[in-house]
Amino acid sequence: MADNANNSKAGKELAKTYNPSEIEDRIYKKWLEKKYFHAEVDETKKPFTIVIPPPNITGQLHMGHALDNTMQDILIRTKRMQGYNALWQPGTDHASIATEARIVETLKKEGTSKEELGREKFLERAWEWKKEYGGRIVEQLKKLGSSCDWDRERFTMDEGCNKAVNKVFTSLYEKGLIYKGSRIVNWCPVCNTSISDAEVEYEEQAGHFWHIKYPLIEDDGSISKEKFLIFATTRPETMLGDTAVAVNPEDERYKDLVGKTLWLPFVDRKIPIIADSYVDMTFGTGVVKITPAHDPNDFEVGKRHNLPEINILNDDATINENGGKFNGLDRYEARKQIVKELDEMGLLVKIEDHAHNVGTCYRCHTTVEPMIKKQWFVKMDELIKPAVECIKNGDIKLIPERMDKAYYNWTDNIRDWCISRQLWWGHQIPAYYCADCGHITVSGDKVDKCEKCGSTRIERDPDTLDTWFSSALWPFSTLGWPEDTKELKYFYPTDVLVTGYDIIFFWVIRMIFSGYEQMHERPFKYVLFHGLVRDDQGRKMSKSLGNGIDPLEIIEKYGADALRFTLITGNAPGNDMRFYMSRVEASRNFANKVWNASRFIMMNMDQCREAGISIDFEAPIGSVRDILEDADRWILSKAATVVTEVTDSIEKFELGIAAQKIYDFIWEELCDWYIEMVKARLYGSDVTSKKAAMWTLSHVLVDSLKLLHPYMPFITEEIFCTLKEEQGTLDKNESIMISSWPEGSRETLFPSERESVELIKEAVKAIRALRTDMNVPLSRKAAVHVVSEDASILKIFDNSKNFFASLCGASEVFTAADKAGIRDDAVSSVIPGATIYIPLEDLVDLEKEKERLVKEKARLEGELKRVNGMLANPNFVNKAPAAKLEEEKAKLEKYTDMYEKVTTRLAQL
RNA sequence: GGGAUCUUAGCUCAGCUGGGAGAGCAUCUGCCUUACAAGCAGAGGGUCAUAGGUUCGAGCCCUAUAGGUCCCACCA
Repeated sequence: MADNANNSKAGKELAKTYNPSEIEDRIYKKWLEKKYFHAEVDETKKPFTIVIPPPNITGQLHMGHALDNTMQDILIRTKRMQGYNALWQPGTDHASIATEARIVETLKKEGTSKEELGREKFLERAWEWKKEYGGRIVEQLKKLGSSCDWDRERFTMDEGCNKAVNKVFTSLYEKGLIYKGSRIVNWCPVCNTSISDAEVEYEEQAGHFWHIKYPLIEDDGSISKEKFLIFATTRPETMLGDTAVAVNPEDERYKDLVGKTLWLPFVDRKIPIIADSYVDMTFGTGVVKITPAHDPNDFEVGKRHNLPEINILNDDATINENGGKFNGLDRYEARKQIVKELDEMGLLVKIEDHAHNVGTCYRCHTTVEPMIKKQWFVKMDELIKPAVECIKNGDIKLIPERMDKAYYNWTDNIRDWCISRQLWWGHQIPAYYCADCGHITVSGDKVDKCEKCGSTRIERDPDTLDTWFSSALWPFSTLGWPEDTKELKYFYPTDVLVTGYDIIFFWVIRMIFSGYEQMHERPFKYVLFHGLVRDDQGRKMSKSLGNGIDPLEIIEKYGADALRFTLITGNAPGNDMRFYMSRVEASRNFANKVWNASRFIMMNMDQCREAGISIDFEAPIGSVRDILEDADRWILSKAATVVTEVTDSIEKFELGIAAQKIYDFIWEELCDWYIEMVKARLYGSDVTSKKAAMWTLSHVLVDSLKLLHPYMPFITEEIFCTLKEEQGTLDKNESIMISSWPEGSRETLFPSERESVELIKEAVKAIRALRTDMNVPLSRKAAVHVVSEDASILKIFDNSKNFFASLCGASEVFTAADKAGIRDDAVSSVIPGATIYIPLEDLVDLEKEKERLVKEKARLEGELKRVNGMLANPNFVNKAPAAKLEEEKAKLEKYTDMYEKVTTRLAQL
C-alpha cells in the first residue's frame, strides 16, 4: 500500500501499481491551465470540428454519455495530434420538459404551483436552478477527460442561441414554412403539453376490445329495438365524441344503411352512417365509430365528410362538459362507467382481450391522448428534400451505413412537426396577437404594436418551442450564427457528429435540414452512431430498474482511462454493448501493464545514467541505425506497421479495432517479446548494444503512448511527462496531447529482420512447449542446439543467442549443420528450416517425446493434405491469383521439409 | 404489416474489400524468473443457427427456414 500511495515524479521510484485517482485531476487541471483544449481561428491550419450533443442540464453523467464523449474525445485528440486545429465545441441543453417538470415538482413540495407563482417568477426559479445544477454534468464530463474547448461553452437558451431561434422562426414563418393550425396533436396530460410525433413511444399493453352496438334510428325518428350496428373499440369513453359511424362503400352488408342515422347513448346524439374507403371491411364487423377530435385517422375522415369535431377531454384527461353525465370523471373511470352502463342498457355485445400498442409520452410514459389543438407546425415536405438528397448523394455519410434505411423510413413518412409546447421554460414563440384585428405579428424583436393596424392591444403567444427546435441549430448557432463570425466561416461545416441511434429522428435529421436551410450547407460530413450501453444481462440501464452503473464510481475506482478503454473495445459501430465489470478490470490491468513497462524502461534509463552512459533519445533513427540489432529493427518495424494500421482504423472510425491493435502491440509484441529479448543486453556490459536497446525502447514506448493517448489520456500523459523529464527534454515535450502523431515511416520498416525474429519466436515457443511437456521448470537451465543445413538460418540464431536465457531458460545456444555430438535422447522440435534439440540428461521421458512427435506428424500430415489438395485442383491452379499460388507452393515446401524431419526423428527413437 | 440486425469457444463479443477461425473473462497445468501475481509460460475448448446456391475456395456473397433483439407503421 505504501508503494501505491505516491505515483512518482521524475527521480523518485515509481509506484508498483498505477493509481489513477491522484493523477487524473492534477493532469486535467494542467491541461486546462495550459489551454490545450482551446482552439482559435488559424488560417494556416486545417480545422477539425465536433459539436457535442448537448447534455440536458437536468442530466447526470450516465454510461451513454461516457461512451458518446469518449468517442468524440478520441477523434478530437487524434486530430489535434495530427496537426489539425481541433475544436470540440461544448454546451448544454435547456431540456424544456424535463427541467420544467423538475421545477414544478419542487414547487409542489413547497406547497405552491407554477400558476400561483406566475410566469416571470417561475422563470427566475428555473434560471436559479440552472445556475446551481446546470453545470454539474459539465464537471462530470471533465472527470472523463473530455478535451472540450470550455472557453466556448454554450447553452441552448443563451443570448446567441435565442437570436438564432428567433431568426429561424421568423424566416420560416415568412416563407410560409411555419404555420399555426388546428390539428390533431399528441397531448400528454401529465406534462400538460402537446408533444411531437417523434416524442410518442408506443408500448404494447394488454387491453380489451369492447364490442358495442348503436341502435338505428327508424325513419319515423324512433330508436329501433332490433336494428343495430355492431363495432369494436379499445377506448369506449371516446364514444362521447363520436360524430359518425363509418363503413366501406363497397360493403354489401351495409350499403342500404349508408345515409341513415344511429342513436348515440349518453349524449343523445343522432350520428350519420357514412361510407369511407378508410374502413377495412375484412376487419371485425367492418364498422368503425368515428371520433374526429380524438383519433388521427378519424380526424381525416371527419375532414372528408365535414363532421363536427367534439372535444370531450380536459387537458388533464378528465371528461369535460361535452361528456354529459361523465363530466369531471377521469378518462379511465369514465371508461369503466360507460362500459357498465352500456351493459345495463343491453348495448354491450362482448368483451375480448386484446393486446395493442398504446402511445405514451417519451418523458413520463403516460398514455397520450390525441386531441385537436391550435398549435404551431413546421411544414416538412419541402424542407426535408435536401436532407434526403444529401444522404443519397453521399454529402453526409451515416456510419454504419445501414442507418440510411431507418433515416429514409422516417423522411419518407414525415409529417409536419408540431413545435409549440404549453410550457414556460424554453424559447417563447416570437408571435404576437392583435386583440383588435386579429393579425399575427412575428418578430425576433420586442413587438409593441400590431404591424397591421397599429393597435397596442397585443399579446405574445404564451407557448414555448420544442427543445429540439433550438438543438436543431446547434452546429451553427454555437459558432456564432446568425452573426457572420470568423468561427463560423472557419469551423463550419463540422466534421463528425457522434451520437446514439436513438435520437436520429429527434435531432440528427432536424440538424441536417436546418443546416441546409439556414447555412445552405451540410452541418457535418459524417454521423458516427453508437449503440446503447446495457447492463450485464443485456437490459437497458434505467432508474426504475436500478441497474444503472455510475460512470463516476467506475472512474473513482478504476480510473477514467480504464472506463474509456472498456467502452470503446469489443464492439462495432452502431451496436449495443453490455457492460461487464470484468472488462473494466481487464482495461485497468492493461493500464497497469503500460505503467509497469514504462517503469521498467525508466528504471533502466536511470541505471544507464548512473553508469555514465549518455543516450540521445531525441536522436533520429538515421543516427542510431548502424548500432541497431535484429530485435531492435524487428520491434521498430512492428511499431511502424501498427502506427499505420491504427491511423487507418481511426480514419475509418473503427475505434474499437484500433484500440485492440494498440493493446495487442503493447502487451504482446513490446512487453512479452521485445522487453524480454533485450533484458540480457540491458544487464550486460556491451555499452553500444545497451544504447541501441534503450533508444529503441524509448522510441517504441513513446510511439505506443501516443497511439494510446486518445484512448487513455491520463496515464499516457503522466508517463510521457515523467519520461521526458527523466530524459531532460520536458521543455520541448511538455505534454503528449500536443505532441505530434507518430508516422509509420518507411525507414523503420525492416522486412528481413522481421522474418528472422519471427523465426526466433517460433524457436522460443517450441522450446517452451518442450519444457512444459517434459516438466522442466524455467529455473532449470538447459543447453539448446539448433541444427540446420541452411547457414543463413544458423546465422540468425547466432545473432540472437543473447536472449534465449531470459525467454526460455537456455544456458547456452549451439548452432551446427548436423546433429553430431548431441545426445541421442535429447528432446527435439522441428520448426521451419531447423530442428531444435535439448539434451536433458536424466530427465527424458521417451514415451512422452514420441507421443509429441506423433501428434506433430499428424498435424503436418493434415497441412500437407490440405495444401496438396489445393495444388492438385486444376481449377485452383488456373484461377487463383498468382500470389496465392506461390504462397501455397512455399507452404508445401516448408511442410514437406518439416514432415521429413519429424519422421526421421521418430525413426531414430 | 414494413424494415434493420443478430445467431461464431462455457459467458460476452470482434472478425475491414471471400484465401488456413480470434480477444477478454472463465477452465486446466506449471511458475513469487530483479517491470508487472492487476503478472509469466503452457494447454483444452468452435460441422461460425439450419438447408440450399454462387465460387477453384464461403463465418464473410445470394435465397429460403427457425429463433432472438430493435425501429417504423398502428385494423377501429
